[in-house]
Amino acid sequence: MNSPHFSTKERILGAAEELFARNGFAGASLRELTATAKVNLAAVNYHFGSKDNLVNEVFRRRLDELSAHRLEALKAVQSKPDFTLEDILAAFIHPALLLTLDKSGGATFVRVLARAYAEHNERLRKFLSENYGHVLKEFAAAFGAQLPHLDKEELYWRIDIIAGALTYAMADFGVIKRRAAMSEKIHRERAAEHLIRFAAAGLRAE
Amino acid sequence: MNSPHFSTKERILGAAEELFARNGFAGASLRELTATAKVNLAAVNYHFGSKDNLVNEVFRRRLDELSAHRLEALKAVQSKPDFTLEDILAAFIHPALLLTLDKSGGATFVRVLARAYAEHNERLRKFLSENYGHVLKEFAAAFGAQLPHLDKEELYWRIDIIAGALTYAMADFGVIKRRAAMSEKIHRERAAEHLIRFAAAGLRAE
DNA sequence: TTATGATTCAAACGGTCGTTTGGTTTCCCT
DNA sequence: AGGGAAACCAAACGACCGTTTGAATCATAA
Repeated sequence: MNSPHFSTKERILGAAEELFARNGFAGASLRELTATAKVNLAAVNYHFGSKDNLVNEVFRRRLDELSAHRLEALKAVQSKPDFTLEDILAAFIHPALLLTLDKSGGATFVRVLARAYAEHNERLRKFLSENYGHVLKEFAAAFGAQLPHLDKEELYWRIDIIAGALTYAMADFGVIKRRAAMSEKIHRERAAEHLIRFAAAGLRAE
Repeated sequence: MNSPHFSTKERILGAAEELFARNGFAGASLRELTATAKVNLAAVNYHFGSKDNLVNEVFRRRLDELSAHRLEALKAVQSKPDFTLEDILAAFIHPALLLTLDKSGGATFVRVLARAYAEHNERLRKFLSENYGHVLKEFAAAFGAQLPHLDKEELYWRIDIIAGALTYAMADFGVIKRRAAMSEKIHRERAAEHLIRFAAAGLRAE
């Protein structure tokens, strides 16, 4: 991650992802971060302006791609003659699953995402809402068309819960460590399947 | 919460619960905390020794009762002639549901619990494991008896995921705010029902 | 009333934080 | 080769952190 053939900005982003996942945003100091990335302390402020903005860029690097994949998958689903609620959910969940299986830090980033959910950071939430809120909106519209009995507010709330549960489930938050690295992919896929069934039932409720 | 008829220790614990839920453990400073509790800055170190120990006591105040309720419920289930996996899950989940419906800060505390999961704090995990690990062990034994095909490690891992999902689901982590306070109880009960079904399927898998 | 221990208080301590500065080095283009 | 922008660096700044101190205040029992 900190190999010399990566640029300073890339090394900082990589180290930030690791340390934010491990220690949280407030808990990761720029001194430890820059030491991990093998760059000068001032490099973060030079290249990113501030620590807050570095946090933003850590998200942008991954979420641009994730959002695009989700919207593509949704479009593909909607082009089919008949599609189910489960199909829409899969369009939302599978790209996240793919991200966790990414070789270079995808799983780490999902843990950072889970942090963001837990931290309730107003500034960060605003950034995510402004930059990726439209994805949530598209999916809300798709879900809403399948679930006419739900009003808009109720629908948004449930989608939000699902996004949170997904993030948490993918983030490996827990006390016990898993044993064989081999079956990790299968575990995650199973989790995604369960999640889709669970979320579909939750959305259809009432 | 900070009314003068509460003792200094109780006012500190109340303010700590609120601020830990809102800002995290590292994010809540003793200066803001003691100002909220309307006590002197030094009062935390005088009454609790350190900030770390204050964190412990915030958990102890709620978890002693929650753990007792869970073990009682488990015992009641096991005394029945025939009981299902869902019954055991209900013994684990319903006491947590009751806690969130508690009038004086129960819902706030569950958000603190969710923080603990997200923060991966080693010191705190050790404290929780040492003081409340036996509850998890009891439930693991009960689940294990129903699921002989799972080895111990796999079983612990799944229980851990369930505990995390429960905490997260109960903690109202999400972007969208819920509308009417009236239906909050019903929402939580629904969530608990879904969670039980979801977790039962997850445990039985493979 | 007075002595004693518990509690509260303002103030300060040492340390770490994010950020800024100003000088040095590196890189690239003419 | 030379000049100017970009990148890097050590050092320091002010702010805030958890904790400690020692004196002031309160409560209580002799």
